[in-house]
This record gives sequence, structure tokens and C-alpha cells, in this order.
Amino acid sequence: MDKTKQKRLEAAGWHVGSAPEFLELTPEEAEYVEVKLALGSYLREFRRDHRWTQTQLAKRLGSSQSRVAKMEAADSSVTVDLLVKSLLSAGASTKDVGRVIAAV
Amino acid sequence: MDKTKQKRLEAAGWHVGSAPEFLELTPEEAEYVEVKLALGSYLREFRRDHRWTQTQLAKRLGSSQSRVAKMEAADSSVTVDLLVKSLLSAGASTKDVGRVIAAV
DNA sequence: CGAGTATATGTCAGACCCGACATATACGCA
DNA sequence: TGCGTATATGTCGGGTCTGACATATACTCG
Repeated sequence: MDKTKQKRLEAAGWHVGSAPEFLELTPEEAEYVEVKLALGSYLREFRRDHRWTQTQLAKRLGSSQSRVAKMEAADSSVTVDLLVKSLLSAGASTKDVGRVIAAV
Repeated sequence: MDKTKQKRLEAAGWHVGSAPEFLELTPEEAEYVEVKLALGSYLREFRRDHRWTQTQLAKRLGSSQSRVAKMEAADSSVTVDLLVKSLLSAGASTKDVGRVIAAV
């Protein structure tokens, strides 16, 4: 996974929902990034549904506000692993998480 | 996540499908481990369906045979991140991956 | 049995990730 | 405008993960 490329890409703001075929990502890399984006969005949705601020969620997760912000934005320094762990910790079910991934 | 505990636990062979409530894992930790186990099993199934050896799959993934063995066994040194990346790289769809997680 | 093949287990150096902190931006309200 | 709150962005030390290698185990076939 080319971190620099991904950084540029996220900086460009395509996390609004578009697919990155126009960049030189292999289909698998693109899918991985899309999974990350979907989980990040879902984390944000989940948090808002519970009326938590990023700081409050961070406390629950044993993390920091900045990390939550990065998770929700699917920053390149965030992995699917962290997102799954965080969602489960926050109270989401594996069913929910699976659905989000399957819907990518 | 307590690595040592998880190691003991996997050594005990409960990756055959049982839940680890009897150990001092929080429900979230248990869920995470189960997601890992499910993805590991699915990777094995996927590989066998395609009649690949671990070595052949490793080559496709740009990894090594030993790492594939550990992935399939959901070894503690393996993360959900690696499993998702590997499955997508191997040709599984996000739909498949999502289904596996949702079924945990 | 011995050779070949497939899988499992242990270890390690280097790359990567995470939480933390500092700081910036954005918005509402007095 | 100035203050409080919420979110975003940049950076970094220390701990974790990964690919690689060595080696062990298991099974098949001659």
C-alpha cells in the first residue's frame, strides 16, 4: 500500500463517496480504502446517533479526540483493524460491521 | 488486548468454534477474536476452493507460507487488518468478507 | 524406510501504527 | 470581538505487526 498516494488522495477530499479508479490504485487497494471509508463514516454515524462528542467517544475507547477524528475521516494512519476494534468497543455489533463492509 | 492470554487461549485449541466467555476477556475483546477466527477460517476455505497451497497463496499476497498459516489459524500476531487485506487481494469480495463478519 | 510436499511453530529486524500532544479551524453565543 | 466547544491536522516516541527465515511435524508415495 502506497501511503503517500493514499494521503494525496484523501487530501483531495474524495472521501465524500466517489471511487478512486482515476488514480493508480489496484482494484484491491481501492476496495480496502473504500472499506476503511465506509467504516469511518459508520463510526461517525454511530457516534452521532448516540449524541457523543468525539472526545466522549475517545474516552470510552481509551483513545484521544484526534484519533477519533482521523478514524472518522479514514486517515491513512488508521487501519481497518482499529476501526473494527473501535466499533465493537463502542457497542456496534458484528452484524452491523459486517453489513457496512458488505455494502461497499 | 492481552497477547499472552490470547496466545494461551489459541494454544488451547478453542479456534474450533467455541466462545471464550470462560476466560477473562471482555465481550468486545471476545468479539474481536471471533471475527479474526471467522476470517481466518474463511481464508482457508477460500484458498482450498481455489486449490491453492499456502505457498501459492503467499506468493499472490507478497507474503510467506508461514504467515499464511498464521493467518488461517488466527494467530495472535495477525490482525483483522491483515486478514481483510489478504482476502481482498486473494480475490474475495467485500460482500463475502462482510457476510463472514456479520455471521459471527 | 526415505524423499518430496504441505502445513505449523518460533524468532527477529525493520516498518508501521497508535495514543498523545500541540495547534488550527469552525461555529455559536454573549 | 472574544470565549467556549467541537472537530481537524501535523508530528512523534514507543510498542506492535509483518515478511522472512529456520525448523518441526504430518502425510503420501515409491
